[in-house]
Amino acid sequence: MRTPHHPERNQLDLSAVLYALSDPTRMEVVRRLAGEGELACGTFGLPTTKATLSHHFKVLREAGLIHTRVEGVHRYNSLRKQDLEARFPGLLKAVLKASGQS
Amino acid sequence: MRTPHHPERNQLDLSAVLYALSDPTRMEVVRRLAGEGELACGTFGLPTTKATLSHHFKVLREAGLIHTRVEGVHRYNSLRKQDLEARFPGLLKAVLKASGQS
DNA sequence: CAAAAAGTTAGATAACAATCAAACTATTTG
DNA sequence: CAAATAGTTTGATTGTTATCTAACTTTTTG
Repeated sequence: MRTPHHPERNQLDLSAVLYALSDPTRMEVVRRLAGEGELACGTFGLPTTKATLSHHFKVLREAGLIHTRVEGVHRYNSLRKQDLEARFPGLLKAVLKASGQS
Repeated sequence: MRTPHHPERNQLDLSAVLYALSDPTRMEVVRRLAGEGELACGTFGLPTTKATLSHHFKVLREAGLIHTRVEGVHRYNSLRKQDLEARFPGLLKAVLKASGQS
């Protein structure tokens, strides 16, 4: 299967990024990727079906927060840290820090 | 009229804050308040009706982003900069900076 | 008190989003 | 090739949100 589409760094839209992060499930995905690096979709252990999780990954991908690499039967996801930092300096760090509190 | 309810500093919810900021109209309100200080609802000149704007102010207020002070026939709104900085350090600054780009 | 001004609230509508089950696609392995 | 695995897509459902008009509340002012 082909690699899905990812927006360019300089086309990242702040509203889309903030919207994607405003969902607790998606935030949790981002937190896990921030802490553990590249992860396949199936390894998150979140309380939803595959279909729902696939939807959340799509939202994150289309907002430019994650990159999905296809290898064999897996999709490996990673946070687009550099792109996010270049486009929105300090934002990801502040969000991750904030999400670590109660 | 009585002052509307505002959430406490330590009860601010990150998801609610990010969601509130993910709407371009609301982000514009926040930007104006960040730049110009306290403003009455009617002074924003945004392309919506009073009712819609009132709705957006309510979302911002309930997320804890703004404070609304009632004085006579006006509602003066201000950004809760200190509260936001205390609860989510660096977040508002990064968002405002990011929203200033294209 | 009547009218104006500034917002809010209620009710309606239309668009959007989250979720799931079921069907599907692609890859690996027996 | 058949089965298993990993994830996507489709279609349906349900709930949420943005928006508007119209009616309402509160305060100020003639």
